[in-house]
Amino acid sequence: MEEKKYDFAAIEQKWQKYWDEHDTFKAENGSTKPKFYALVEFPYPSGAGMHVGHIKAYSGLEVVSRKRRLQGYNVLFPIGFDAYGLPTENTAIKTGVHPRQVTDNNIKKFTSQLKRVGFSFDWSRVIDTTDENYYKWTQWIFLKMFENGLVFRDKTLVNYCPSCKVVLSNEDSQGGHCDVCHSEIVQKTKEVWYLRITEYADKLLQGLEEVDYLPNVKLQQQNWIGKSTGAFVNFTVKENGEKLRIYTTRPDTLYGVTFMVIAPEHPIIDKYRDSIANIDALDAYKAECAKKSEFERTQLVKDKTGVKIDGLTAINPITNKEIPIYISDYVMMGYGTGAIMAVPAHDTRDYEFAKKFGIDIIEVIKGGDISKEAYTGDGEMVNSGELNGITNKKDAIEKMLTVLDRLGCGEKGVQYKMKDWAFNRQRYWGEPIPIVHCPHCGMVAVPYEELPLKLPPVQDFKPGSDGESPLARIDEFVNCTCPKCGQSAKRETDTMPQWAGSSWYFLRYCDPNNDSAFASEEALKYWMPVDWYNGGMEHVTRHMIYSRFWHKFLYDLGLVPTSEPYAKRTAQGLILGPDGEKMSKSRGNVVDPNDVVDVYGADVLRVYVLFMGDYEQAAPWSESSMKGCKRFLDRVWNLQNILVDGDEYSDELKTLMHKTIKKVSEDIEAMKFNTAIAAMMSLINEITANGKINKAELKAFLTILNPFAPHITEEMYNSLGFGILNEQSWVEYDEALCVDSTVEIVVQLCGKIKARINVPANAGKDELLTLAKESIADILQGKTIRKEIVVPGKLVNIVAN
RNA sequence: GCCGCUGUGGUGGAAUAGGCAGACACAAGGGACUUAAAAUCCCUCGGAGUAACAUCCGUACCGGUUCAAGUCCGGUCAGCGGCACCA
Repeated sequence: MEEKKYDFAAIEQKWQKYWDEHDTFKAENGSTKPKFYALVEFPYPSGAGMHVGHIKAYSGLEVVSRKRRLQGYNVLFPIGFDAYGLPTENTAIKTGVHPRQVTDNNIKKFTSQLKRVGFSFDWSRVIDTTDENYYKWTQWIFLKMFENGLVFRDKTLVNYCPSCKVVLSNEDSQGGHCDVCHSEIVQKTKEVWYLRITEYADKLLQGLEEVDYLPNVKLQQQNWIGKSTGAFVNFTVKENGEKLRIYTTRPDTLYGVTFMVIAPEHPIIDKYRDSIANIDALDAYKAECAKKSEFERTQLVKDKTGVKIDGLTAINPITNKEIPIYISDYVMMGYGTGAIMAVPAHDTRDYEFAKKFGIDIIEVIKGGDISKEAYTGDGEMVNSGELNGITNKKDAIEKMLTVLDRLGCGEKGVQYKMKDWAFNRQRYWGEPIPIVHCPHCGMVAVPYEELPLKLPPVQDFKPGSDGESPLARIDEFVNCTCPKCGQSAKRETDTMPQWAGSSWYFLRYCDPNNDSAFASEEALKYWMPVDWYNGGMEHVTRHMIYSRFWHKFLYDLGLVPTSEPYAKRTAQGLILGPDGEKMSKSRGNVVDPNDVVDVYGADVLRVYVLFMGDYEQAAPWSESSMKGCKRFLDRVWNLQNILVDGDEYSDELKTLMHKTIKKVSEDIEAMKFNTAIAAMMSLINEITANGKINKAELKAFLTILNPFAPHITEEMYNSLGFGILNEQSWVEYDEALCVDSTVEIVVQLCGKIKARINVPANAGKDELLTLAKESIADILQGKTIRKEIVVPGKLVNIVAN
C-alpha cells in the first residue's frame, strides 16, 4: 500500500474550507434537537494579537461542543469581540490611527488566528460591541435601568487613574491599581454616573445557591459582595442633640464602648465647625489624609493616627456615659456610616488606637488578657448590665438587639463591601451615555427611537487634560434639544466603561441580527441559560458580577426567561511562558499560535494545550513537550498503514476500546482533557504493539479523537471511505464490556506486597482468599493469621505473625 | 492580618470513594537503522542496595487514626491566588 504523507497544512485548510462552505457549526434557532449553549469569554482584540492562552481558554468548550454535536445536540458555540476600551484608544493616540481602524484591523487579525486553529464557532453570529447595531441595545438596557432608578449621579470620592485620566469602579481598581495601566489610583471628588448594583447585592448572593460554579468562583464572589449582618446604633452628640449613627457587627459589646471614631470626611465636622475648638487641627489632619495614597493608607495599618474633636462629645445610648469623638483615617467614609463605636477591649484596631491615645479599655467579654491585647474570641459577658452571664455571642447579640429596640436607638442592619458601580469613562472609545442635561427638565433620557446615539466620528480623540471626555469638545454632539421640552440642552459626554458591552453579550448571540429587540423572546427562551461558561479567574469579581447584575435586572423586567445567565462556570489555568513566568509582551515570552500552527499544525496545538496539564491549573509552555503531541498525531496518521477489515471490535482490543471510550467520554465532561488524551495515547501504544487495527476500531478511535484534533481525524475518516465524521454519532461504550475477564490483584502480608496473582474478575471473596493464600503459602508457613482483608479487584491483605 | 488553594521523580503531570505511588508524556542515557544528521524503532530511567533477585527507604516536615494514608485528622513550614484598617 502506498503511504500517504501527513500534510497537516493542506489537510487543515481543506477541512476548514469544507466546514465554512457547509455551515457545519451553524446553530439553529428553534430546532427540535436538545440545545447546548457553550460560551467562552469573547476576546478584547488587542494589537498584539492572540497568544496561546486564548487558545487554551477556548479549547476546553471547543472539545465539549464538538462532542455534543456528535451526541445529537443543537450547539450554540459563538464568538465575538469586546472591542471598546482603553488599550485600543491608547494605541490610536500613540499612532494617530483612528480607534475604529485599529479595532477593525485587530478583529481581522484575531479572526484569522481563530480560523487557523479550526474552532467550531458559529461564524454567522459574530458580534462586535462597537458596532452600532450592537451598542444600540447596550444603550437601550442602560435607559431601562435609568427608567427604573438604577442609574444615578453622585459627587463623592472616586477612584481616579491619573495616567488613563478616567474614573474607575471599585472592581477596576482592585488593590489600589488601575486595571488597565497598573498605575496607582488616587482618590478624587468628582460627580460621576453610578449603577445601583448594591440593590442587587442580595440577589447576586442568593443566586449563587442555584448555579453550578467552581467553588472558589462562588467564594470570591461572596467575598467581593461581602455581606455582613449587625446593627445600626444611634449615639447622641451631647452639645447639639445630633444623632451620630454607626454600624457594628458586634452590638453585644456596646457596654465596652469608650470612644467613637469618625472618618475624616464625615459631614458632621463641617456642620458643627463653629462649635469645634480645634477645627484648625482637624482641617490639618484632613488635608494630610487626603494627600495619602491608598497604598500609604493601608501600609500604615500598625500606626494609628487621629485627632480628638474638641467640642463634640457623644453619649452611649446604653450606658448614658459621655465618651470622646476622634477623627481617624482608619474609618472609611465609604463603608457603613463613616462612623464607628470603638470597643478597644475587643477590637484590635480600636485597641491600638486606645493605647496610643490613652483611652479607657473596658472588658465586656471574659477569656483574654486585655492588658496585653484585644480579645476577639467568645466568652462570658461581664460589665454589661442585662447581658452579664451570657456566654454565647449569638445570644448576646440577640439580647442587645431587643434592648436597642426597646430604647429606640438602633436596629438590626446589613452591610455590603460591594459598592455601587462607577459607570463612566471620560474617554472617546466607548458607548455614549444616552442622557441629555436640560436646564429646565434636568436629566432626560434620549428617546428609545433615537437609539443608537452614535459615537461621532472625530479626528481628535485625545482625553481632555481636566478629566473631560473628548466628546465635550464636539459642539455638534454636545448641543442638542431637550427631548422633553424642546429647548436647547447639552448631551452627556462621558462614555460607558469597558464592561458595559460584555454585560449582556451572551443574550445577543441568541439572536444577533435582531433589530427590533436585543434578542427575540423565542430565541432567548430556546437558548438561555448558557449551559456552560468557561473563562478566566480574573473576571470573577468584574465581568461575572456585572453581567449577572444586568441579567437579573432584565429578568425582573420580564425580558429574559432565567434569573441566572450561566448555569455552570469553570475556569482555565494560565499558560505560562517557557520560563515559568506569566506570558507578557514586556518579558518577551509570548507564544504566537500562528507560529505553532505553521510548524506543527493546528491539531498539534489543540492537543498540546489540553495535554500540558490540569486544565484548571497554570502550566509552563514547553516546545519539546509539544513535540510529543506531534509524535502522537503522526502515529495516529500511520494507523492507516496497519488497517485491516472488521466491522466489530476484535477480541483482543474489545475491552480496551470500551474502557478508552468511557474514559474519554467522562474525562471531557470533567474537563480532564489531559487524562483523556493520555488514555488515547495508551490505546494507540497498544494498537501499535499489536501491529493492526480494524475498521470498526479505527472509526471509533477517530471519533473520540475528533473533538481534540478535528482536521486529521476528519481527513482520515473521509479518505478511508467512512463518510464525513461530523455527520456521525459519538461512540457509545458498554459498561459491562469495560471489565477485563481476569484481573491482577496484589497479595499483601501485613500491608507489604508479597505476590501478584491473576484471578477471574468475577471471583468471590472466598475464592480470592484461597488463591491468595496459595500464592504465599511458603511465607505463611508457621504463622498465625490474625486478620484477612479482601478487596475484590484490588488486593488481599493477610495480617499474620 | 483574614479567606481560599497547592506542595508527588531531572521536568509537565497521573493515581475512582482509604487499597499496587509515579499512568501518559518530556528530558537524559544506551542501542538499532544511516556515510552522517534528522526522523523512526527498541531498552533503561525515584533513591539506597544486589552480578541479578531479595530487601529497605520514598508523595514538603512532625505526629495520629487504620490491616492499609499521596489521599483522612492535628500541628509546622513553603509557594500561589483573592480581599485587605469592612467596624
